[in-house]
Amino acid sequence: MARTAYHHGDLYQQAHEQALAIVREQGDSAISLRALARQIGVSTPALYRHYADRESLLAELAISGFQTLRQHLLAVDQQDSRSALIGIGLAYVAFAREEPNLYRLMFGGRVLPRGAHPRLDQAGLAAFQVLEDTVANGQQRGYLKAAPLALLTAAAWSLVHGLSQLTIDGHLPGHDNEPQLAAGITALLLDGSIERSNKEPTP
Amino acid sequence: MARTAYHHGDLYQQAHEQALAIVREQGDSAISLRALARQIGVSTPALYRHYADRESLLAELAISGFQTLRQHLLAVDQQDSRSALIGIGLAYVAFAREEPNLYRLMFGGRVLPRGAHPRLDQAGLAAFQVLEDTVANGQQRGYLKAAPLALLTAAAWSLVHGLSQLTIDGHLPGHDNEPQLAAGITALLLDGSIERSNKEPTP
DNA sequence: ATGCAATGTTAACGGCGTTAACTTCAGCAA
DNA sequence: TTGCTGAAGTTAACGCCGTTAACATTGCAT
Repeated sequence: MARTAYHHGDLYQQAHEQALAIVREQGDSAISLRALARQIGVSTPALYRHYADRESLLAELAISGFQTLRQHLLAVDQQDSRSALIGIGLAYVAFAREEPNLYRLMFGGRVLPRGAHPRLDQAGLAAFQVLEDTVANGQQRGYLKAAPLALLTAAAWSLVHGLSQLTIDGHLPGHDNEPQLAAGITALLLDGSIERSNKEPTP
Repeated sequence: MARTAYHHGDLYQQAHEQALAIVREQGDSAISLRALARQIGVSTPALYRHYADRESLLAELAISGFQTLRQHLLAVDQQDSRSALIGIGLAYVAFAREEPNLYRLMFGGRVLPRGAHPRLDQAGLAAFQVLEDTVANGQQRGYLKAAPLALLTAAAWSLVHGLSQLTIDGHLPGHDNEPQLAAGITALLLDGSIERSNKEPTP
């Protein structure tokens, strides 16, 4: 479709890009369809030709976020199991720190009830899958315990997700040397927190 | 102040209670000052005599939430270090599951930028303190490693917070037997995830 | 060339948070 | 007792917002 004065021709893309920029800079609550249309130079209802409503637009942005996160996780070196697991954790938290507003949109839960946007669920699952694959890999190599995969994966994901959330919301005081904290925490999950000179590991 | 037809006399309390009920049932995005005032039977600007704006009202609700969470955590039996730590984790996740909407308000980060409401920050810290005390206790009893307290505490909090968030947002498939999952994950953080017949614990 | 479907437009509805300006009333000082 | 004051309520209004209905333009396939 060519671009005339009337038919914009690239509205979906432009709306997506500019909305993404706003979310990244100011958070999803700053997204207003009227302001967005104004900024693009188009009437507000025109946006409804491409997005069912405000939430659907936000869902698309969240999908972008999950895809980016997945790429970051895929880039982690998988040679050594231990460094792969720690590396995934670091990459995960680093993404959240680089894109806090996008991360909040992706995991806010407030805006997007699960199940309402299947493609969003799928994108989240795809990112999660990278983590699960890494855990499964570590298990197959005999590095990780033979505990249920779902349990190990849930633990890993909970840890990095919780740390990300607490970090970007400023709940953890003195978060200056962040990567070190993330690495230390991940190591704790691997090695355990109990003092082994006093207690035996659970059988 | 007595209650006449004009002066309501109990508006602050009523607004707090009814708003809390709405948040618990429908989430904070369902809070509208106009609707709330209508429901109470008062004009909208009357609310502004007691709350600076919508966000301040939400902040008060979040404070309530943190206080409740703190009470739940304080009720955990502290006799045995291990069961105290696991118990705290279970209580934490249980609270999130019982009050998902309130929990999202407390930790959403979207609504309430840290530092804007000092009393809210303080309430969050007080809840966090219970967890930190439990960890410190476990350390003093020699049950936990002598790692930096901040590190151990951050790990514990990240884990339970992440699990809570993922659980209430439905990111973890097959979350039927939830307490079991939470207990298993907490145990993983205590005992470690690596297979010790193959690898030595990190020195 | 024509008709259709996609993609725009304007106009309007009802809701929202917030503020300004005014009113009522409880409690206290003279 | 009277009169004042300040807290706590009121109405009216501003400017946003998401969304829908009804209509206009246009590219493309027939």
